[in-house]
Amino acid sequence: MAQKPSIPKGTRDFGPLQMARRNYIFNTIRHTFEKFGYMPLETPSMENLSVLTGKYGDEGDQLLFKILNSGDFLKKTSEADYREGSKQLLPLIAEKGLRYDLTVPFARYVVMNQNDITFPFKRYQIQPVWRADRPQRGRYREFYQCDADVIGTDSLICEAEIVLMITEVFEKLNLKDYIIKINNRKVLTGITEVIGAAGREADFCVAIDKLDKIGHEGVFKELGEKGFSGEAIEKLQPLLALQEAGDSSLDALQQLLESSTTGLKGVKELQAVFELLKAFGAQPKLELDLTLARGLSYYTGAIFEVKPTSVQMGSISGGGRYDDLTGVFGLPGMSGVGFSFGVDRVYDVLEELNLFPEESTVSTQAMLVNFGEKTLSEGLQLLGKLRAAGIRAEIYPEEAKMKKQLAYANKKNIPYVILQGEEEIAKGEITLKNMMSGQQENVNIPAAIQQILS
RNA sequence: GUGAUUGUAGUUCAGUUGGUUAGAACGCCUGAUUGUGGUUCAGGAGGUCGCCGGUUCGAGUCCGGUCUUUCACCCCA
Repeated sequence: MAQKPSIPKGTRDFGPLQMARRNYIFNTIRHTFEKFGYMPLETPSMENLSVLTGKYGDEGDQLLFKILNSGDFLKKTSEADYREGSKQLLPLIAEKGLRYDLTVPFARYVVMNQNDITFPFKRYQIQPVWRADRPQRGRYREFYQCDADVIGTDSLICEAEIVLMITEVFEKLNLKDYIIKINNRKVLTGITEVIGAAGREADFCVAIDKLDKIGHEGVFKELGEKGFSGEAIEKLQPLLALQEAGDSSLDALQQLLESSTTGLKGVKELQAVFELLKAFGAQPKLELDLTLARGLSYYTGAIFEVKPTSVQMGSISGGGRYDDLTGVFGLPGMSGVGFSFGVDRVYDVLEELNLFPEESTVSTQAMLVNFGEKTLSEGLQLLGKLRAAGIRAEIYPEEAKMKKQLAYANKKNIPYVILQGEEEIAKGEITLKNMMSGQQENVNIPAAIQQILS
């Protein structure tokens, strides 16, 4: 019974062309990370659920892929557990889950290896993550993140260098239409204090984050629904006005947050990052955005997000500082900061803007036509010589009609085809055919190699 | 998780109020050309109409469920 095969929702296959382009992005990112002193790390696809749950909020826990225990996964359960519902049953039938991001496994790794690690520890990690989200444009259930994090220092140089790395990567990828947005969680905390809604930071962040989508009134309405007083909302007005004034508003922000020590600290940090970037001599596409909040609850300082400006797509990179990520694993007081590229979204943006270079597809440079047994040993000898000269070369594996062999070379975009049949062997030369021009000439082997390499 | 939406050949898509044998383009295969691809010409193969069920004399077409696609919300790279 032949059945049509399929792949799970939100997952994709990547063919040779896509892989060439993805590797082009991966290599660019990896190269930049290494240039800034980050070292590679890989962690398992699956983690114990105890590591993952509770780190991403209730919403996040729902989006975790859980792995059914091997063997008889009902062994530890009773009918009573079943009646209690899925929340009770889950820990009994699933102990592992697929990682949801790379930051939490990194924190776990740091705690487990704290005695062997030299701090500050800078690591990068390029691996897939999984989320049981409903797929949408630019949103997949399996996608790659490219993280760079430094843990064990609260130096703001790290924040500035993150901006530099983002700038460098997109410059190398030739992507110009993007904006790096920066904000600081302490500023957001300060705002809630100033408007008299201290402690309501989470709800505040969710609402303010939607400003560009639902406008002032939408935000006010949502805050009202969540129980913010009319007075608090009223006090928010001058701050939103500041947001519209743009980048030059740091001084004004300082005045508005005068009564909040936390808020002022956030402003100072932001100022420091801008100044460090000036000292680097960098001119990044960086913009203060007071409405930038980001969902992940572990952020405590700077937060970043990168948005493409000419393509409709969610953020293609994001990150921030967390002061106590390793605390839940028993290592408190370890400040870190990091960020991540969403490669799959970067890919979609580059594709839409036609920014992939032609050469990103590496193919065979020369193909030998297979003339059958009589000439095979000469052919294989020649093939070896080509490869020894550093040429990507192949021989058509079967003695097929020349038409078929040439059609194969043509479809694979192989620029040179070499014909070495009995005629050529007798004369001690080969026929080198240029597939672009269609012209061919009889030459000796060194001349052919030189021609192919030129 | 909530509410919509999509599915017909390898691909992109037609398909009339429900009516006989489901079409096109491109791609694929064969030949014109037994040592010459990309052009041209002639011919050919390929479809359980996503899957399961229902209504009907009759379903690609209508209804229900399910899977998948896309979109909005929630949230996020």
